[in-house]
Amino acid sequence: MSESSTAQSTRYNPTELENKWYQHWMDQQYFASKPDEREAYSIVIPPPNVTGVLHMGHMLNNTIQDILIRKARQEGKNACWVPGTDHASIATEAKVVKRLREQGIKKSDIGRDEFLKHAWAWKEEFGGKILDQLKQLGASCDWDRTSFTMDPGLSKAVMKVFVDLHKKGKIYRGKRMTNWDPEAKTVLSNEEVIYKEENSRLFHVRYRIEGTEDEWITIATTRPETIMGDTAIAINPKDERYTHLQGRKAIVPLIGRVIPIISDGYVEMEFGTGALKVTPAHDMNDHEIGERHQLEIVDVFNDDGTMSEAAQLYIGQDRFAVRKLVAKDLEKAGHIVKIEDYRNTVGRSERTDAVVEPRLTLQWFLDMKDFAKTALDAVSSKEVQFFPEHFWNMYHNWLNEDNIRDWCISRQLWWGHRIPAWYYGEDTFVAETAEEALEMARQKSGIADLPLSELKQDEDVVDTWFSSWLWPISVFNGFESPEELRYYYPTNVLVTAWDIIFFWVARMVMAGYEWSGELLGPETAAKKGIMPFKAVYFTGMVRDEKRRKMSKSLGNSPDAIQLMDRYGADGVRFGMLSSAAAGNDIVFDAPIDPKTKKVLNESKLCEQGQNFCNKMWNALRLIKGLPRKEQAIDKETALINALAIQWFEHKLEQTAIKIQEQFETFRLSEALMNLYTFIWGDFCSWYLEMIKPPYGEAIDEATYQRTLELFEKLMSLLHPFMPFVTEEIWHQLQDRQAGDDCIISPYPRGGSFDAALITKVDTAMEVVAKIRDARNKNGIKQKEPLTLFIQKTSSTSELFELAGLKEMIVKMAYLSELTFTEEEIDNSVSFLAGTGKYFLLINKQIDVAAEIARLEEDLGRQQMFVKKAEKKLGNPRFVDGAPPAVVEKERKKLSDGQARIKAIEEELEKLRNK
RNA sequence: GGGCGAUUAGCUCAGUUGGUUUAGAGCACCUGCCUUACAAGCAGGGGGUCGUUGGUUCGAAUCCAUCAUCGCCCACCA
Repeated sequence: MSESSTAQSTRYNPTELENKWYQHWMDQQYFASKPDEREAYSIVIPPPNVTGVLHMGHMLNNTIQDILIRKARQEGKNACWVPGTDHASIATEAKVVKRLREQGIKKSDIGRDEFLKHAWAWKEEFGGKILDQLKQLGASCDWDRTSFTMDPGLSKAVMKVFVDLHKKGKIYRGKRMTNWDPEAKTVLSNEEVIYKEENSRLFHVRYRIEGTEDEWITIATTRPETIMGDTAIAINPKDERYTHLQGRKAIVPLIGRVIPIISDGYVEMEFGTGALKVTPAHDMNDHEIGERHQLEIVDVFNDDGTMSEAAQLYIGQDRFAVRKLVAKDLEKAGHIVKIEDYRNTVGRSERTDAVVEPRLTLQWFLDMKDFAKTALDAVSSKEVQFFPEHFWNMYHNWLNEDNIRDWCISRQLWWGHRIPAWYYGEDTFVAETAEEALEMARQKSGIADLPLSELKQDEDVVDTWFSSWLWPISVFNGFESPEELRYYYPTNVLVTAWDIIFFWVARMVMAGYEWSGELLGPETAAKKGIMPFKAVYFTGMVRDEKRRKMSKSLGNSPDAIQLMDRYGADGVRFGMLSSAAAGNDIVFDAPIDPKTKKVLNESKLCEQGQNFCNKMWNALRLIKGLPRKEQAIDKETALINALAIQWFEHKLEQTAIKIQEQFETFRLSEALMNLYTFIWGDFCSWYLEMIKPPYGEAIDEATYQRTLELFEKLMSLLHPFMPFVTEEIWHQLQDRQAGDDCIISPYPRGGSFDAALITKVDTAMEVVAKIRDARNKNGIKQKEPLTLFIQKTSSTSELFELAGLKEMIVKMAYLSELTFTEEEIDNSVSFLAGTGKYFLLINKQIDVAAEIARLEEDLGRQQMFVKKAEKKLGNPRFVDGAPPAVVEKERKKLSDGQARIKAIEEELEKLRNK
């Protein structure tokens, strides 16, 4: 395919290749899944907003899902990742309204049907964008299954579920104090309101006592514009300052309404003046007080936050303008006692940022009591497992019966699933279709030919999450024909950010239990349903350097597409993942080093990923560029190559096992780091250097072939993390038959390995490193041939019995000679590796004083080490109490340490005697 | 107010039920190298008494308590 490019560029160039391979995978239909006899591995995507763009949170999230699904695919499972988008009622409607407004069109002028046409047009125009961006990231979703929460099938499921719950008596309609967004003109759920401290002012306003000329009661309020809605003043019954006013009446300034002075334990005596104005229409707590005392409710606002007729004054003006006006007018009339600066918490709409107005409205609710219990049980019984586990605490805290509140499921919007309730006269008919509702109405009313036009459907739509909570069932068309559901459900894992644990995760668990039982058939029904996923992996939130959540509104998110264009999808995937331990928030931006003032910008991590691609690319160039011949060149080379291959094979098995363990516990970033150091360090820096022939010479065919196979295995292991570069290298390594692709290559599981062999080579590597260090410290060129003596002991003898080890050290450390010695070597640099002692002969006088200092420092370290071990072993409770293996290790540590001390002391003595 | 989490190298973070980790990685820093795969590289190196003070234990970065600082979630005093 790209054979010609192999040897050319020293740089890996992702852009072209990524497109090419994605297209290839699509052509081969690797992402498509149909139920078959294989084990299923399914994931449903957390559907992003249909009109959204890819941000860093999505990148992280979907990279993780892709890693999991790709690995499952390589393991031969029937991997199915269902993509899709969410209609996101409020967010999308807000965008459409804005666009229409820019065109001079008001939503209310064009009406529901016309508005929805615009909304659908908008969805068609921008809806697929985020999915295309996911493709650029390499997401291996089964695109044929792409779902949208307002697809006919998914919409039908929403209707079905609504009717079902209504029949079960869990859905009810009632007047409630709700959070009203005056900008979007809709009710918000508690979760959609964001409270923040803001600067405001606390007005102390005095109300005259009825029937007096100069007796007053002073209240404190931050919202003087609501005084027209006051219907009482409340005081604490224990407050002696006001005992004399109990049962009397006060007069509301400006409008002159006479209101009772009541006593209620809710009032805090210490706060403000200890007297509270009660506005039942505009405050949650005041409303409760109002109910206790049967107070009148005066709603002084319109639905857009302007003053209503009931306010009597300032009608039609905005609440915040009125706040200032009222303050001025009260001042003029002598009612202001004082005004204090004050900080209080203000609730704002998550979507529109408008200050939320508590308001009494008629809404649909879902009774959460039973649902909450089910959702709690599912997690406490470990049927659904959380990673990391501590999110259980947060989940529990929200769902326990003291905190759980009924779910307000209606929204005053048009974009979404319209509530399937029809009104006729005093009656309400909840049905999946208008026809059914009409039939119900005809029966109830006895009017056989009642026309549909007489019925009025509820104007509202359901909360977006009311469709999302069905997602793991509805994307498999589970409510209509559950065949696929039986195969793919429960999904294996849900990967999501923890901030929607309540909105979405908990509710999906609830829905799973509520409906999967009957849908999956008798076996499951007996268990009253099962969870929608076996595990939930919570990713951290991606934050900027100020630890703020990355969001479009703040504009603090790097452009994901730009990043991919710059570093390649593989580079970005690497960057995202390498600092993303499960559940911990990750800071992904531009921290500044206080010392150097240099910007360690966000690209650092991605750059590292890009460099990694480059490294592997060059390893490929090296191998493919080597001249080859049939037979081994000489005996030494043959020994080295054999050892290198043997060592690396064992190391590969060991690594594969570790990776497997890390996958099982979702330690993906650690797995990636392991592969990174394994490939860069062990493979490139050691293995390839060991087998690399001197310049101009050839490598033997057997070693060459074996190296290709090892490289191939590495690509299989790394593929889930960095799919593009691994696929490209896979194809450059060998000529491939059609269908022989890295994406479906078996995932190396790892098997038994020889730990002793690995340790021996590790020691040899330590020897090499020490020699290099000695060269550095003594200013000797890296390639100047030197002689190394090894002190002959039982341990060094055993070490060097390993065939090829000696030759390998000679090659890697550029030695001219390596021999055993029985005695100390004069004028040499000595060092320890493992428990062995080595003397490097350098062709210049050594600095005796410096050498002594170095050895003394080392001696001190070793003595500390030995002392610790001695203390432990001297303690009978340790020897008896600790596991034998631990004690044995401690003994080994001690004897090794003692051997080292002995060696150092000998050396020191020799030097001192000079 | 209720709950959760964090505090480990200059920076960003790992450290998996307490013992093979004399505490690791990347970046940054220092030294030497344009060595014929890669200078976006190679070979080395320095740097941390794991926030405080106690406790449990034969043994603590790891468990418990306390304090300090920071972050987040939920609820909220007008």
